[in-house]
Amino acid sequence: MMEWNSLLTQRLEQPLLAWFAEQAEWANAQPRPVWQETRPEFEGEITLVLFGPAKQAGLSPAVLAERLNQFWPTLRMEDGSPLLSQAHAVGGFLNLSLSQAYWRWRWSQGYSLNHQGGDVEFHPETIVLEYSSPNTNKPLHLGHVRNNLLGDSMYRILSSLGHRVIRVQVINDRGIHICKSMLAWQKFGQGQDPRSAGVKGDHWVGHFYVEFERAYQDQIQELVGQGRSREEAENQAPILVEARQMLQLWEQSDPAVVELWKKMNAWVYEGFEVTYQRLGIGFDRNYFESETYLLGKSLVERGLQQGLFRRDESGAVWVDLQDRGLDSKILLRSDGTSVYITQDLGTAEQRQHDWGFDRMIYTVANEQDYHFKVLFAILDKLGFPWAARCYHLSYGMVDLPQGRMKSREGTVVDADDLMDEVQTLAAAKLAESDKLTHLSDDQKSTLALQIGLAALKFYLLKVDPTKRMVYNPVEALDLQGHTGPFVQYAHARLSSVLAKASSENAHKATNPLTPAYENWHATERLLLRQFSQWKPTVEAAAKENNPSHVADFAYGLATAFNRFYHECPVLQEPDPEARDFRLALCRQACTLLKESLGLLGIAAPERM
RNA sequence: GGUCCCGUAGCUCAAUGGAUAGAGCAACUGCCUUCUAAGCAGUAGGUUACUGGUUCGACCCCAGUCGGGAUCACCA
Repeated sequence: MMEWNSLLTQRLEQPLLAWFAEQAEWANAQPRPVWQETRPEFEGEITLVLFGPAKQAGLSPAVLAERLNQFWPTLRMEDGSPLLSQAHAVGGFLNLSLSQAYWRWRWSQGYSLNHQGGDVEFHPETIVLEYSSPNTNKPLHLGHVRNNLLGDSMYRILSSLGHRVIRVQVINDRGIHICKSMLAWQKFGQGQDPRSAGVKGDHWVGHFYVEFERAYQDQIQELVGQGRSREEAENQAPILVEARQMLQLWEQSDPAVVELWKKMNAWVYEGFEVTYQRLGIGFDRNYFESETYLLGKSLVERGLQQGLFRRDESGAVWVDLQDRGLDSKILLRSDGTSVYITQDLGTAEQRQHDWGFDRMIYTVANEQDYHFKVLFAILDKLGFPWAARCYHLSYGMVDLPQGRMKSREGTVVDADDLMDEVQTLAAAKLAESDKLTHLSDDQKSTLALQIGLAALKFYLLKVDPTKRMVYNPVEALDLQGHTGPFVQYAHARLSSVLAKASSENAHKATNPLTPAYENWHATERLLLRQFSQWKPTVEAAAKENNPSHVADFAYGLATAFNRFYHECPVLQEPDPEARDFRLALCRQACTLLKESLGLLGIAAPERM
C-alpha cells in the first residue's frame, strides 16, 4: 500500500515522463512508469521498476539506471530543496529515498482521515449496508459474528471517508421456523417466559426450536417403526402438520397465533439487542420480513404485466434468466405465496424508496452467491437503474478445526458464550498482572471485555473476507503476536508515555520536524512512512470492501512503534530537539492506532 | 453432472504480474536495576497441490489434472 499524492505526481512522475519524452531513442514509445513501495530490506521508500522502460528504450536496466542518475538530483520541492536524497539501482529496480524535506512537507499535510481536503475530488454517497439479518428462531452464532463484524467495520470505514451509511438488517421473523418454536413452547413451555425461566430471550426461543426438532425426530422414528416410508413420515409427523397449520393461521392473521408470535419474537429481539450491544454494533433501521414480504408480490405482478415473467399452468410465476447465463427461477408458488427471493425484491425497492441510495451492500455468506446473482439480474430486468449498484459482500464460512459447525452435532459456537469466553480469559490475564491493581472491579471487567473483544474481532477481521477461514479457539484467544491486544498494548504504552510527557511538561510544542534535528533513526523514518500509508489503506479497504487492510495497517504500525520504542528513548532523551520529535511521532502513532482500531470496532484502552 | 470459490512453512493467515514468497502461533536462543517484557532481537521451517502455456519476469493470468467446499428447492 504505497501512498501516492499530488506532490509526487507533480514533482516526480511528471518530470520523469518529460525526461523520458526527451530521450530520442524511444520517443515513439512513451514508457509508463511502474511504481511500488520499496521492500524493507532495501534502502529507500519508493521504487521505480525499470524492466518495462528499459525494454522499450532498448537499453539494459542497468544502463537506464545509470542515465537516470543524472536526472534525480534535478527534482526539487517547491522551496527548492531536493525531493530525493538517494537513488540506488538494484537489478531492474531503482530505489529512491525521499528527502527529509519531503517528509517534513508530508507531516505538515497531516495523516488523519480528512475527506474534505483530499488530493482527489471526493463524492460522498448514500450507501445502504445490510448485515446480520438473523432468523428469529435461534440465537446468534460464530457465523453471525463474522458477518456482524464485517458489516460494522465496513460501516465505520465508509463513514470515516465521509459517506452516509445506513445500517440495516432484514429480520426473518415469519415462516415455518418461528412457528416451530411457537408450537414447541405451547406444548412444553409450561407458560414460562425468559424472565421466569432465567434464560436470555433468544436462547429461550431457540431452546424450543430444538425441542421441536427432538419431538419431530421422535415422531418420525415412530412412524417409520409403524412401517411408513421415511419420506412419508417426515411429511406427516403430527407435530409438523400442526406447525404448518399454525403458519396458515398466522397468514390468516389469527389473533391468538399473532399474539403468541409477537410475544416470542419480542423475546428474541430483547436477546439479540443484548448481544449486539455487547458486541458493539447497531442498526439504523430494521426491515421485518413480515412487513415486506408482500411488497415483492406487487413487483412480480408488474413484471408479469410487462411480459418479463411468465405464469405456468399450475399458476406459479417464473423468470427466465438463461439469456444472462442463469437458470429459471420461481417467483411465486402456484398457491400464490411468495418465496425468499420475492421478499428480497420487495425489500430492495423499499430501501431505494426509503433512502434513495447510490449503492447498496449486502453482507451475506458466499453460500448465497447464486441467490444474489439472480436477485440483481431480476432487479435489472425490472428496469431499476440502481440494480447495477447493488453489491453482494460475499464472505467465506467460518469453520472449526474439526470442520464445519453443525447444529445437529452441537458444535455451533454461540455468540454469547464466545464473548463470555474471551472476556473471562482477558480477565484472568489482568488478574495475574500487577500493573492495574488500582482499578475497581467494574473497571477491570470493562477492560477485560475490551481486550477480549479485541482478540476476537481482530482474529476475524484480519482475514480477507472472501476467504473461508478456520476459527481455532486457542489462537483466537491469544493475546500476543498478530492479535488485537498486541495493537492495544502498543497504544497503551504510547498513552502512558504521552501522559507522563504532559505531566512533566516535557513537550515544548515547537515544530517537531524542524531541521534542527535531522539525524533520524531508521525506526523514526519507518514510523513516518507508516503514517503516510493510513489514508490509502482506508481507501483500499473501502474500495475492496475489505477491512483486513485496516487490521494489517494497525499491526504494522504497532510493530513499527514497538521497534522504535525499543531503540529510541523518548522521555529520557537528553537532546530536547530529538525528544520533541519523538514525542510528536508518539502522539501521531497513538492517534493512528486508535483510529485504525476504531475502524475495526476495537476499543483503545489507555492502560492494560 | 452443470456453475462458482478455494489449495502458500507443522497450524492460522499475508504477498497492485516484479527483487531472496513474508508474519503470527507452535519449537529452540538471547534481552526486564532502564519511558508497560501482552514487548524486542535471533535460529529453524517452502518444489506456492500437480502438469503445461503466455511473459524480460508468474503464488498471481490461461488450459488441463488432482483434492476440498458451496450452489443448482413451489426451503430460508
